[in-house]
Amino acid sequence: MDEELHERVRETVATVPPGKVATYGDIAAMSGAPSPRLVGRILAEDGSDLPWHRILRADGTPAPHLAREQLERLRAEGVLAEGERVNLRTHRWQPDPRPDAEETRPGLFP
DNA sequence: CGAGTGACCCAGT
DNA sequence: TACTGGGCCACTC
Repeated sequence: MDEELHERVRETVATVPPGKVATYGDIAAMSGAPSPRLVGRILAEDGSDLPWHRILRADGTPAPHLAREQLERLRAEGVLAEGERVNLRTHRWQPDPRPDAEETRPGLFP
């Protein structure tokens, strides 16, 4: 049943901790969804009970019609955005953060 | 069964 | 960094 997948996607989204964010692609990969588009569709249909505001596009910008609400909610959790864009390098949630990661290497880390 | 649509993503320019 | 084109999946008409 795809109800299972639907459920798993919701689970994954609910797993993202406050103050952190994830991309649609990440959620898709983690939940096993075939495509990020499906994640967006699921949230659109039934995301009211989930921390949907912690889900952003791959470049750190939220969907246009949600931008205002979303950025406001994130700000309340301590996630500051530069304009319409959130700095994923600092706020992206990684279930398994490796110390070796080159991603957050540069001394730019607050 | 084809065309349009959408809370998307990536590589190229 | 911003724009473009192609690919992607599910749903509707």
